[in-house]
Amino acid sequence: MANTTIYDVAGAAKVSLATVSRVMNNPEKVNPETREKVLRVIKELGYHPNAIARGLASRKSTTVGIVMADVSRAATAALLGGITDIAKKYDYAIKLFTMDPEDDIKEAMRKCVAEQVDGILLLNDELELDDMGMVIDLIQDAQIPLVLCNTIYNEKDVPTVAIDYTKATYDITKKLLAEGKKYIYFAQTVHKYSINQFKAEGYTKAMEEAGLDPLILKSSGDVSSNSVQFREFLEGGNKVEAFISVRDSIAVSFMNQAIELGFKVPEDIKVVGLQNTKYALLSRPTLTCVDTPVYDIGAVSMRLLTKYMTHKDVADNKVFLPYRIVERQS
Amino acid sequence: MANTTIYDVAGAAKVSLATVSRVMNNPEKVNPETREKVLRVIKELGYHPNAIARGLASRKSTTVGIVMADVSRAATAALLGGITDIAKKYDYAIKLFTMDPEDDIKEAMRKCVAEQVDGILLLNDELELDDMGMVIDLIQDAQIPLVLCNTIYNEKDVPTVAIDYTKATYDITKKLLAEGKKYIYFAQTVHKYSINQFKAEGYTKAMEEAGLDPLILKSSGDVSSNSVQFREFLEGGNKVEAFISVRDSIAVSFMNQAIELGFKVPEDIKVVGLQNTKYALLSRPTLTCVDTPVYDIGAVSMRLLTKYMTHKDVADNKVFLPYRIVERQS
DNA sequence: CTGAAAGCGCTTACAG
DNA sequence: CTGAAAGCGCTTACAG
Repeated sequence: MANTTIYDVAGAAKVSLATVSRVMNNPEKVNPETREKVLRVIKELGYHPNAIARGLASRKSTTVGIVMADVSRAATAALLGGITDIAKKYDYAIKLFTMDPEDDIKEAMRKCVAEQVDGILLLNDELELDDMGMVIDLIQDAQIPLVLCNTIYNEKDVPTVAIDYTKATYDITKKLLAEGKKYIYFAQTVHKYSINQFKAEGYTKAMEEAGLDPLILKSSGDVSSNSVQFREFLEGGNKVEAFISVRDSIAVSFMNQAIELGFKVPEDIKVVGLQNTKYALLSRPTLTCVDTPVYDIGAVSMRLLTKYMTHKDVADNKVFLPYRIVERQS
Repeated sequence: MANTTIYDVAGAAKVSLATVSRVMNNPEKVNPETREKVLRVIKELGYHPNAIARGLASRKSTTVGIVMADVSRAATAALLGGITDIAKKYDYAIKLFTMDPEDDIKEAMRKCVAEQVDGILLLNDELELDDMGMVIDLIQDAQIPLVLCNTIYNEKDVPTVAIDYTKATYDITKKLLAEGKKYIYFAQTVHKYSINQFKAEGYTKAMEEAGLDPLILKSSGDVSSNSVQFREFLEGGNKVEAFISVRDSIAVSFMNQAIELGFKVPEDIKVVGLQNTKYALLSRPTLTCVDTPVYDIGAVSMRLLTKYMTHKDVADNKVFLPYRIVERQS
């Protein structure tokens, strides 16, 4: 059954293999009667065209490559949800390429290109700016349509779907400043995701406009290590009036430590997350967030990519989805 | 560059394409000098074999298919982490197939088979028992190696990597019973993941052995709806001494509601999660859990699959990884 | 509307 | 150790 080929179908339907192929790819070019006959045989034999052979002959694999640093992060998983839903709708298969920073990035990308994907979605990078440029060059040299998904790179003109993270973070920082807060801390991760750099920029801009020094903390995404860091930080007598974090889970971890040390949230310290994940709903107090529609970013980027792959006109190669602030208890 | 072919390499190295192919696949069969020459040219031209063509000619795609219900769930993402790490090590590419329950499952699987993967990992199903059997039959008919990853199906003898969830849940229930609890509730999700069914079985068995009626709650994974459900449940005056949930996030949501209604955790109600995710560390009180090593399940299942794909002997086709109970504050 | 034939870029017996 | 040739299962001009 797995090895029913187009020849078997052609034989059983008493037509040539070219006709069978046409029934599948250009049905309108086939006489309705023969078409029906062929379709019947296809169903009877349970025939499904070998995607590999089709890929080789047509030089299209109807497969997109997803290049990313780490699958297991919640934000990545949500992106993938949006991506896979749309990919399925357009009948594209998905190939996953993970890329740790220690890998030879160039080799990894070449491998991805060798897999003959029709398009690439680059997401959630952990790359240095230079490496990022190189990766983009490599893909563009190979003439493969590329969309940056929840990833921002301004040095080149690359199709992008994301949030205007700079503005979003600028807005929320402004808001806190307007409430009279001055000691507003900003927690970054150690890894340099491009989008987090832009969040930091927005924060920094708002602080500087207010004549304040930016107060940036680098912290791990690992709860057991960042909780120690935050406890020491708070016990160290640093004055803190507000805390913004690139990740919700880090914000929640900070909030937990603050509360255990006797601070009141939000009275003493306001806490804000920049994602709006499930963590924000399950923490106590619940977490105020800038909501970033990650699923949508995935879905829209995949849809944009299909347009490039099918050579459709694209009105705008950069899409910045709207975001909103969700006020909760923190 | 993307279109350097084996012919270009052969031409530049002044050998036949067969020799180039051998250099890549059976280097020991090639004279060291010619081998070096060819390798040099390969590097110079930046040649990477077209994976599609190779797949067609060799009838091996060095690709594995991951079939699952939902990418975006945290548990799935963690599994994928383990899977991709090992896949990379063995040089397998990964193709993703998501399958919602509304889809025509048979068609979806046929598509997956048509993609010519060398092996399939079936994970985190949401299938009815019958559909599950059909999917397994389909894959086995197509002679494709299959491993169930964090999924259990006892009706057939299929290679499996998971936890003995029945025993794990039995153990934790026993423990609560030994502490004198009688009104031990068990929260299931609405979707029927096979592993959750086994968790329920373990719980039920322990309760029945103690001469108690099992108290099973079906709840949504969505925080805003399950929190309403739990609040009504608790306000309804139901006596609850302990609460076990298949998912940590559901346990945390229940705990939040209980605390807000004035119950003391763990004094009045003990709460236990059956995953040990980040939620368990970030909740207050922190959540006592049965720890299930999801990353490892992914990694081990992928490794097992490589053995089947390369026709290696497999000592045991079912692997049940150890679990442990992590006592925390709840 | 349909078929015969070339070709996609590789691998793999088969000779030599 | 190396090359010529067939073949993997399709698609796609090209004739008719």
